[in-house]
Amino acid sequence: MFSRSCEYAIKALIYVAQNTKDGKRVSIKEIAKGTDAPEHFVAKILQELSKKKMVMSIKGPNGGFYLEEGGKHVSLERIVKEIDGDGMFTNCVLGLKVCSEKTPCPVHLEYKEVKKNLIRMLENNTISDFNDKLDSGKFFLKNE
Amino acid sequence: MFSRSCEYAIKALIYVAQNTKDGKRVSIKEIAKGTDAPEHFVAKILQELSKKKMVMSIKGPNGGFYLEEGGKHVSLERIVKEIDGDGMFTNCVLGLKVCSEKTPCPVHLEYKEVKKNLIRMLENNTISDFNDKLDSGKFFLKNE
DNA sequence: AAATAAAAAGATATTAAGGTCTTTTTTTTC
DNA sequence: GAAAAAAAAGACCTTAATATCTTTTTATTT
Repeated sequence: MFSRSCEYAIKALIYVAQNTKDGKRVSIKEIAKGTDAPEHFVAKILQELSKKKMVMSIKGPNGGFYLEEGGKHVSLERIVKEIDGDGMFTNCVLGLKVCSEKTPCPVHLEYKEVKKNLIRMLENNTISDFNDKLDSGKFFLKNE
Repeated sequence: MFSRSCEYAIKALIYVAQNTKDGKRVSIKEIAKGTDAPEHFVAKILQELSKKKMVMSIKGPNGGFYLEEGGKHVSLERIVKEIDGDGMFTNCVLGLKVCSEKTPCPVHLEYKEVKKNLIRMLENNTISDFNDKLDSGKFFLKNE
């Protein structure tokens, strides 16, 4: 569904949100460990997100990553679009260059509904939502 | 959503279905041209599908590909599973090794619904359905 | 000011997907 | 039986995604 990079991005943002509630910051090393992601790879991804202000970063000792107030309300949709682009939102499911309401491919109508659901899910779920879920103890970010 | 290979596979099967109604056969060359796919690449994919009897093939002059009677009723789901595997059907959307009803990741519940829709679409749409749609003149496989 | 800790940036390596080219096998037709 | 047409098989190439390693920049602490 999403690229590996995108999975890392989502997990990293969730991790940052979870672990900087008290105004602390977390380092790439921590994030990588906490999300089972390769350190330098996730560093690249955080750089990107940081350029787009989806996460804040401070260099130097005691530096690290944290979220701005609004940062927790970033939706899955924004993360996915940032990392994987909007192909999933706009492209024909068969990869056809020409596929629209006027000239639909044979899968178009059926896929439209699925896509609508998918997009709604991506738009309506934010880092903050996931935060709450994890806090409730009923949801997990486990990898083994 | 699907891999390039999978897109080619779906389009190829549709093309074969559309063009062998009168007991004819179509060659890889024709299929590749007709679906804007690279010839040798689509050949590989058809070989795979052929091994799984999802399409029939005959060598030699006047040979080519065609579908068995039941062949038209193959669903998108079978094609996707054959080419891309069942990752889309079974994997956690965040790529977590541990994610289930008992230990759900924070996206699990929301994604479950989307996935249910997606799978239903894949199961309920067959080559034959697409065939009918294309025949109706209201659907297209256009690439420019 | 020096040492240190952290992210940023850049260079390089690895893997998997996508794609091409060549040879082999099978079948048909003449 | 020779020539030709087609798929099958295999070798190889290219590109993009993934991953790692090294250097640089920035900020902090002592």
